[in-house]
Amino acid sequence: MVTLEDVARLAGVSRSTVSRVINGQPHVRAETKARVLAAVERLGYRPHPIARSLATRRTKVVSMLIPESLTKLFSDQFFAILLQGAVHACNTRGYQMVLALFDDPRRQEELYRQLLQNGYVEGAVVASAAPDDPVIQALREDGIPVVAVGKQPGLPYVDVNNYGGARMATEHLLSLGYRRIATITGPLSHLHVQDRLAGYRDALKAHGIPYEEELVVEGGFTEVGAMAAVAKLLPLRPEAIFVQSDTMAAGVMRALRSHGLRVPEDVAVVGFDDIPLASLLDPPLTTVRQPIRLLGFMAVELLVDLLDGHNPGPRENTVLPVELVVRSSCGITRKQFLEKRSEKPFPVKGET
Amino acid sequence: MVTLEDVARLAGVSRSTVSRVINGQPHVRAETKARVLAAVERLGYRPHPIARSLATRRTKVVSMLIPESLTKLFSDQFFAILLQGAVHACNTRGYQMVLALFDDPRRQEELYRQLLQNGYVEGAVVASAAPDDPVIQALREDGIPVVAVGKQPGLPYVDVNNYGGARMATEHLLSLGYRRIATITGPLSHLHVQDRLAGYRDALKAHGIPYEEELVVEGGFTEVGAMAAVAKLLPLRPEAIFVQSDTMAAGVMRALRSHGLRVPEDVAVVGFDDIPLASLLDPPLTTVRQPIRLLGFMAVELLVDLLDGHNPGPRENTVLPVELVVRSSCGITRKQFLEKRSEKPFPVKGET
DNA sequence: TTGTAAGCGTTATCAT
DNA sequence: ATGATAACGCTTACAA
Repeated sequence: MVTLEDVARLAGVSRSTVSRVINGQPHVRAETKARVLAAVERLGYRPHPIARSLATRRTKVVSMLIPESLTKLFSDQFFAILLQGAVHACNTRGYQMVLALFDDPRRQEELYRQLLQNGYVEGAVVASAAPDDPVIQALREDGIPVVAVGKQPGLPYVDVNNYGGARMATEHLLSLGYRRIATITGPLSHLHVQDRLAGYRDALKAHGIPYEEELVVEGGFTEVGAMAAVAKLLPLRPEAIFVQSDTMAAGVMRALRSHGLRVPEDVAVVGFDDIPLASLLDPPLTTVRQPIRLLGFMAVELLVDLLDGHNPGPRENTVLPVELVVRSSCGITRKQFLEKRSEKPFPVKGET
Repeated sequence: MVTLEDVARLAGVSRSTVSRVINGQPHVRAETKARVLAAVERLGYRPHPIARSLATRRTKVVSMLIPESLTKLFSDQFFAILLQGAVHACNTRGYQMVLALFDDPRRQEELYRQLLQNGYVEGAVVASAAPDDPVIQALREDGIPVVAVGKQPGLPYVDVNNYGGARMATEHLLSLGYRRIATITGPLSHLHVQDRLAGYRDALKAHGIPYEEELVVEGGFTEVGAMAAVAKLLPLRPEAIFVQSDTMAAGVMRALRSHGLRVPEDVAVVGFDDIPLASLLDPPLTTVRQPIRLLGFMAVELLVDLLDGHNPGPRENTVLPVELVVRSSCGITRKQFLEKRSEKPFPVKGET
């Protein structure tokens, strides 16, 4: 391994000087600088990050935390895309991303300490966790720099307009004439689940439709959970279902099919996320598109700003807009939607 | 921050002694050990990994490398599941996993050096790359400890029986009476693509069916690539298509549908992977199941063994078995398959 | 069994 | 503008 020392010797200067040119500090004569650079080049010198870290207490490593409760959802494309955005931001900012899955409930604590206390990791972005998740608690207590994906009280976060998206989805269904609209939610402990539920509820209310508790069922964000939810819902004869994630919507469509029901003729379905899966379903899924990649990207941008001491600004929370993508699972094709919209514009509200 | 020094002082011993008990070395009196442990406990001491790394030249971090050519495929559930297995292995072995996506073609080189030369990363597992991928080249040249997912000449690897799987899939189709069987492949530069193609070809040959070049089309492992492939294939009137990945199979089914063709009545489809998506398609996809999670798990197990100096054994390559999962896109339901099989057992060969 | 001391490769402070 | 020198927190001969 070639060290600062080696370079210094070859360039005929001291270690400190080499360090200065490496770090682009001022106050070094152009000629010396050139000599040092030549030596660096000649020797193929590369700084040793570990040594540097020991001296500076910086590592340029952040982590994406997936709480235990979400680990089983990890094959949902949502996370892959989120990760892609996050890693992309790391790439542009010169950081490395360690992926932490708390997959063993018994080792939560241990894995947490290993990673974050005294670890390589300078800060973390934690993916859509419930506020009472132990990881969130620990993070908040330890005061570790962290930004959440999804609203998180007491933490800086980036989120999407869940309320508006759910409301748009539901109002779209209403505009198509459906009246008996059920919804399948994620775990209610999650704030974004509550927001989406509120959007659904308010849309109904705005149209003078009573809110029926039996029409909202928890699907746990999984395909099988959603299938079970459908089983509960079916006796209630819903005309349409607003499902809080595309993965669950896929489960819903499968369950409906197995009950001999057609989508959208017998039951219309609208999802949430717009992951690639959505357009592959049959019929293609109408859904609320979130900018997932951007969510991941902005989360680490924000985190890195925090770590690098930029952006000490007050407003650290971002809410990204969502958009309704009309395909055919709702009973109207995209083209029809556009036509309908132009002749008799339907107010798609939602606080963007 | 509480350091070794602090603990030493409190316990009334030297730094070295504390270090010894921390690292569980022998030759330390039980009584001293207890005293040190007490001090550690009292002070809440935790070793500083960076400092330790500088001294030992070990970091306990490995990386999962996704070559640039695959980054756009990253939302394929295959990778999420692979990652899950890999991270799980890291968790059990006390390693951290940094996820590296070479998403910017122009910065390939730079990102590579940043990560691997002098970096935190001790070793890497590289996901199904083509042998001529620059990353593979660099890795091999630099002699960095690495294990590949998917056969990789000159590198230790873990792989699945691609040949056998493809052969099983094709023979299954043959056994159902299809004769004109097309195939949609991934990029032919990938070894596992070639293996799967060979399995397809040999199955045909074994049944005396001539191999027609026009019936094999490259789909690039993407949904849209596969849709384009279908467009090319359709004029040739295939009765069935063996598709080299489930994601592509989803694209195939979508394309078929848009051409007014039914699956399996008009064209039968078999996929490869058995990601969760497969069972969500309509009709549910018959496919070749690979143990994806295990693949990821074993890859890092192998890597960590390498790094920790265990397992200096000779045979470092593992080939995992695959299995045909019969659903209904092939034109036969699971139940029918089992019945058929018991009355007139069809030899599902493939070198396991 | 325990302690002393020399690294590991940088950065940072303070002279000069 | 440059150079000594002391950290950074730990491991590891080597000595005692």
